[in-house]
Amino acid sequence: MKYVALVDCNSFYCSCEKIFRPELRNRPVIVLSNNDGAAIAFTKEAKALGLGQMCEAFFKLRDLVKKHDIAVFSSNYTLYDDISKRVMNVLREFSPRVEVYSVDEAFVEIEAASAIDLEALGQKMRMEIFRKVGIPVGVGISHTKVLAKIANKLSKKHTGVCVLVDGPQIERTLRDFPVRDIWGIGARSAVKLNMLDIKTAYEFRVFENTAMIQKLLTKVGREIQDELRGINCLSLEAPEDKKNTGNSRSFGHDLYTKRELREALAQFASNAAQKLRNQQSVCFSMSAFICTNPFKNGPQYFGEAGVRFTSGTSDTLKLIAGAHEILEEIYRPGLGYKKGGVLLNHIVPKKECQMDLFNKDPSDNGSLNHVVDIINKKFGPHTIKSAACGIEQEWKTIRAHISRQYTTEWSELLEVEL
DNA sequence: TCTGGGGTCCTAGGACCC
DNA sequence: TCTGGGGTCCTAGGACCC
Repeated sequence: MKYVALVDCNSFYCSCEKIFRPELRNRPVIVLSNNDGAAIAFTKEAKALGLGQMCEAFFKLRDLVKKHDIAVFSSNYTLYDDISKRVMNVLREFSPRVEVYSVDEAFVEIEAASAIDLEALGQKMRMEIFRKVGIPVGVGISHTKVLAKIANKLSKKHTGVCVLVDGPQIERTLRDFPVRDIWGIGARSAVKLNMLDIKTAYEFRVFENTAMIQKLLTKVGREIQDELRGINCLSLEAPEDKKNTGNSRSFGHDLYTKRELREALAQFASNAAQKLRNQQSVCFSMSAFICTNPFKNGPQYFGEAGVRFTSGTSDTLKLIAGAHEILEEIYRPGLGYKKGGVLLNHIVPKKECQMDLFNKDPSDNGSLNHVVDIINKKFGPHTIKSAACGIEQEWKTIRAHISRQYTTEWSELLEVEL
């Protein structure tokens, strides 16, 4: 029999930090968003203090942090990405069919003869990941992705593994499972279902009027209902190239001048261009935005516009020029800007890219970008970049509590004294 | 002082084609 | 008297995810 497991890392960002700081065991730990603005990850010790219900503004937590000696980290995505890859590699030892769903979770297709085997397999996954990478995970196993998600949630309350297969056990579990907690059912859909008097996963599963579900929740909702019934609608997916990509950030402080915004947007465009080249794609249009701080009183502004390219491009310089062109259009003087970003759209693989009829050899700085990529790969990101991005970058994100690049930077390896 | 960033999918409706 | 039918493509907006 084929089953699907959902493996999910516990408090992933916090767990990554704890690998290299064993003294933090049993201490509350939180990780902050970009700009140290809000807390976004919490260990169970931090949750026990009442944290973690949602994103929480860090400045509101300062007293609590002091009082309970909470360890605080700025987010270190380079580290988390690397640890994530290691976890996924361990999972691939269990099955060739692994779908990396996000940085901290993956679906794994597995085969087993009985539920007892499944339980043992789940435990083995947990042990191996902890032994090889040092990250604690929960494993939920069932017939479909949606059921595996539910099993995974329950696993955290049990032994770290929850197997949910046919029989009265599924029914009992679904009766206690709120419809809002089902994967794919958000706040809006939950309200609609509640109006039909559907409050639990079980009630959703046995609700007979599927046409009504289709109408209210579209195809998405109908497939979730089928998955609850054990019918596979959502198969494991192979990784695909991004159809949209971008880069945006909150600034360390409000920006007023066009000069600073030009720098920031140039950097965002560079980062996005890099992502595009990493997947060997080009884009045919881009957009950019700048906005004021919605949490502040005073006039609010959200400016956004786009440009198109006659031929596909992944050229950093061309994209920077595009971002600057957009900025001219959307910039309004006198405002304090808190955030900005660049988005790339109409992305296609480079080799499928339609040539420009009137420009047979589009100058895309192909070899220049290639060389820049090689240098930055070898000597570290931002070793070489367009001067348009600025040198000091005073607008940059605040990261006051950043940990080291323990696993990706030679100069930041952990030192061990013997 | 101070509130994240990066994605996906679906649908309705408009524009356009022959 | 009286003005088609069938289709594609694109976009904006909504909803959801981690």
